[in-house]
Parts: sequence; C-alpha cells; structure tokens
Amino acid sequence: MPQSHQELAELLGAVPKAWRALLDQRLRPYGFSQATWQVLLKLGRAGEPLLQNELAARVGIEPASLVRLLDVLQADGWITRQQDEQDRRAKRVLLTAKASQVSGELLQVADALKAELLGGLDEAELQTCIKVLAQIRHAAEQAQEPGA
Amino acid sequence: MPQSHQELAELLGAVPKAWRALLDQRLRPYGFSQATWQVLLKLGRAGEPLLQNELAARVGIEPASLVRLLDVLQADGWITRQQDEQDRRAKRVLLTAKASQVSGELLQVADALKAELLGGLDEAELQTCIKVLAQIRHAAEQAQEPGA
DNA sequence: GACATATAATTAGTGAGCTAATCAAATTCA
DNA sequence: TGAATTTGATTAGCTCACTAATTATATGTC
Repeated sequence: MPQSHQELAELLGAVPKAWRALLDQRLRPYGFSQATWQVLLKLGRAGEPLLQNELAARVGIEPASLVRLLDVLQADGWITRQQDEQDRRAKRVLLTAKASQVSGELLQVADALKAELLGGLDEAELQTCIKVLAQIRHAAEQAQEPGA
Repeated sequence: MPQSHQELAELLGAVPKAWRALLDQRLRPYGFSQATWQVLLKLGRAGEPLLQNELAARVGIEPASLVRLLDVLQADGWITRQQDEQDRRAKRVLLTAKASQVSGELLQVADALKAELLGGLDEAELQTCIKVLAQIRHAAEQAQEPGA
C-alpha cells in the first residue's frame, strides 16, 4: 500500500472540512448556519425554482434532511414552497425577494473564498487533480453496486 | 471564475462523502457506527496508546466530541482509559485485546477499499493531485488567521 | 510560595445529517 | 378500469459533530 494512498485519503478528509469551516466562518455574519447557506447558495446559483428533490441532490443531502432546513428558511421568510403544476406531489422552492439579494452576497463571499483557495494553483495541475478525483468518484460508484 | 474551480469544489464535496459512505457500509457488519470505527482504525494504525487529545486530532474531530465515542466504546469493552503517569489530567486510550484483533480486520477492509478506489490511478497524476490538495490546505490555513 | 494562565478531559445544549416509515399522487400494467 | 409499484415530501428517532462552560491539574511569573 503506497504511502501516497494514505496521504490522499487524509487530504480528502481534511481539505473539504477546512474549506467548509472557513466558508461557514465568513458567512456567519449573515446569520445563517452551516446548512442553510448551502441551500440559499444552490438556489441562487440555479437561478430558478427547484424541486426539493433536485435541490437536495445539488446540496448533497437527502431530501428528508432538506425538509427541516426549508421549514426554518420558510419561517424566516427566505424561501417559499410552491406546488408544482405538472406534479401535485412535488413542490418548487423559490427564493423570496430579500433572499435573492442576500443570496447574491453569499455567492460573492463563496466565490471570493474559492478564488482565494484555488487562485494560486497551476491550471494544468488543477485539471489533473479534477481528473483524478472524478476517477475516484467513478470507482466509488462502481464499488457501491457491483451487481446492479 | 474558471469552470474548473467549480468542478473541483463539487468533487471535493462529493468524493469524501461517497468514500465515507462506502466504508461505513462495509464496516457496518462489524456493528460499529460511522464514528466509532474511525476511532478504532486510528488507534489500530497508531499501534500505541494515544492521549485523547492526540487521538481526536488524528480522527479529525474535537476532543469534546471524542468523549462520548470513547464512553460507548469503553462500555462495550473495546477500549480502556488509563491515566497518564506524567500528567494526571491526561488519559491514554488503549485497545482491549478483542479490539486489537477486530481493529486489524477493520484496517484490512479499509485498506482494501482504498486500494479499490485508488488502485487504478496513475501514480504521477495522483502525486499531482496530492500536491494540489496540499496547496489548498495550506491556502486554507493562511486564510484562517491572516493576522495571527 | 502564591497567583494567573494554560491545558486535558468532561458535561450540557444545539445543529444537522442519516435511515425507516408514512401519506399522497403518479405511473405502470394486467 | 383497477391493482401494484414508484416517487415527492414529510415525520420520527438516532447518531454525531460543534461550541461554551466546568473541573482538575500543570506551568509560568512575580
């Protein structure tokens, strides 16, 4: 077992954690918690109402986990749920007017941090890194359901 | 803002999550939860009793978060706490005999998965990826305390 | 030696994720 | 059409992380 494998494993544990913590720290002044700003960011990036399903996937959590976050955001007037016209089971999540504005600011902070963390990197090396990570993700998908 | 930045950000979110979930799935038959096998793995890898402090750092959680995990593991007879001789505030965490054995098995499963996920990668590309991630981690450390 | 500060472990309380189970609506199919 | 299956959102209950505050011991300073 190559030393490099262990190194990569540790970095994969540490880097996203540090990044998240940093962004959380910078967004805290806006009054959102670790989880809720993710929702506003993704909705802001999407630029259109999303099904809860879809939103959960983009945030990277289970639809069930999203429900409470939306309850909180809705109670504070940041989002509304609108029943989908085609599918009456489904609901679309919309940013309210005030949320659209704040969401833009959150995006700026997030992008600024992203630039700060990734700005100094060599583009070719970054591409290689992306390729490697994509391969790992693919391997993980394969590993998950060998007999699907 | 380069597209590559966004891609990397998403991969950094998704890959460790998938990896963790996969390992958790494979270790579940042993009866340990997502958090507790991490502790046994790190203790097993260390090969010697660790201070709680030190163990928490290796697992990547706060010392306070470790306390309950150790309580559970201790109640089930997997670890013991031993007061440190030099420092009477500190405690060293030891694997019990049965835990040492199981810990070896957990390590095997973890290493097998690691090989499965990383085995097919080009070593040079992997090194580049490690380098890039290390740079990001460094940038994150710099960003955290600009005026320290 | 006494006092202030720092450090190791702990406890309490909160936030946020998960899975399993439920309900309603949509889809599939005999 | 009617019955079985699937799917979107929800609820309930569990796990595990965090921060802040507490207790006991160490260390550093006057």
